[in-house]
Amino acid sequence: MTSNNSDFIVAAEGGTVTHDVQSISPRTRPATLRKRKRILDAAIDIFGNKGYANGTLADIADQVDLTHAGVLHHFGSKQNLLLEMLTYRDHTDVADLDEQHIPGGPDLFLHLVRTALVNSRRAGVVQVYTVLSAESVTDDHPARPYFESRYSTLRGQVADAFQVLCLQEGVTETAMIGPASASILAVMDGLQLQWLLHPQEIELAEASEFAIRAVVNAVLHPGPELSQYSRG
Amino acid sequence: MTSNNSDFIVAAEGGTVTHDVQSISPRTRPATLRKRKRILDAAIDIFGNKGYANGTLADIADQVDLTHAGVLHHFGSKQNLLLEMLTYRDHTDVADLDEQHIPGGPDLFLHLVRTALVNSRRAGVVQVYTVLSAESVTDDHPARPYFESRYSTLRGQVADAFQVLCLQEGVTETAMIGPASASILAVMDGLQLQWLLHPQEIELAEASEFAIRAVVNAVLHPGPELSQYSRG
DNA sequence: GATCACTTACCAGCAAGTAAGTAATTGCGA
DNA sequence: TCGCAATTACTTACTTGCTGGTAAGTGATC
Repeated sequence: MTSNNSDFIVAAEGGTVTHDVQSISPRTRPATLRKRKRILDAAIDIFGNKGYANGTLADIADQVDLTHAGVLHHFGSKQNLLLEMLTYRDHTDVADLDEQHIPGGPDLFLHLVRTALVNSRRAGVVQVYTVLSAESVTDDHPARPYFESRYSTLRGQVADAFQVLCLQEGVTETAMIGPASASILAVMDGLQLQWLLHPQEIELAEASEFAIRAVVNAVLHPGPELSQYSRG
Repeated sequence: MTSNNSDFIVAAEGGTVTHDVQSISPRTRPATLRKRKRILDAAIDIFGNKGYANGTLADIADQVDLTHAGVLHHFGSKQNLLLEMLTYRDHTDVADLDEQHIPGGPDLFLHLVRTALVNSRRAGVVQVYTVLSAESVTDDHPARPYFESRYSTLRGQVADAFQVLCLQEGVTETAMIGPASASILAVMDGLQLQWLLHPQEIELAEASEFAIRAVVNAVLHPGPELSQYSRG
């Protein structure tokens, strides 16, 4: 039989993958786990550099000295590999930032600035998110549920931080927290794209810090409307 | 001979396309021009909904009742069709906003807000830019030169508007104009992505206006640093 | 009569996935 | 501790389906 361990295929129909690479099927050899991580790293590289649609299993297999059938043995299908790769990336993200927990409250904004700084040293990770998040809006893209829930979660976390901040600063006007939360994630993403296109023109960390600060301050004190600058 | 009018293939090796659809080859019939526009519209739809790598000539041909060879007759190659489509989109953009010229000075910021509003009524255009700009950072993507020069130009225009604004408002500290210009384009792009993923959660026009205003005001009056909010 | 706007037919290449086989490793019962 | 059956980690070989591009032909239009 084409053994294809169906154990680790948990995200069958747009569902969410909840396990991590370690906990796959009861008794898997450590060498196998290591190989799977190498495949996932190769997948990050290939999907980042070529996109999901254009990157091939053979590309990934080459990087880890396997045939494309060898990759399929471990992950069952290309789509499943993509999904596993995304959660793998999420789980190792915390390690990269050597923090145990993402802070809540106003510290979250500083955390996001620090993330931008870390990201400016790992273009590969930035590229895979940039390419796949945009690709995910295309017809029936397998990564769409992932990015939908990712943005929902992140916006919620930022909005919570804003609530705490407003309370702390005695600001009662909280109507713009929603747009502001989306905007903060948006600048970060948009700057990453421009940085990938023009690495020497864009200062990712500096620009991110400036923009986040601008949005945070705007929530606390709106300032003049844009139309004020047009006549007078 | 496979007539394949090589006249209109001007962007051979990463160069820039400078003509528009009208001026293609001396004597082309009006019906032909109309058909070509239909093909370009179909290309926007397909490349927007499936990406460049994943969208096929047959997909596009179907929409205009041709075979894929018929499309190739008009545009020579898939890559050339993409490039023609991008410049076609640029040229018709002005018409969509029923303006003759993009304003300079502080009015540019209002123009950008109005653009966001117009964009919230044309998801197709938004999607094709979102998908292709991100895809363009992948290996040897044919649209990369287009997006590189697009962002350079736009950043320059926004920076110019900031210079005028600073002069007008008597602000001499212009160091953040660079990051701010990139940030404004970045929020717009980033919000579009989130809006495509969650059309009913994101208010594209409102959020864009808020964010642009935040960044513009931050250039004029920086406000407190983020770290101020973390300890009291 | 030449050019144009196509079509049909074809090709070569590539991609994901399947089937079947093989060598190594493992757990396990005696 | 040995031996063996089961499992694992692959490979090779193949199929199926699709893709962009080319060649050659055909009827309509200029």
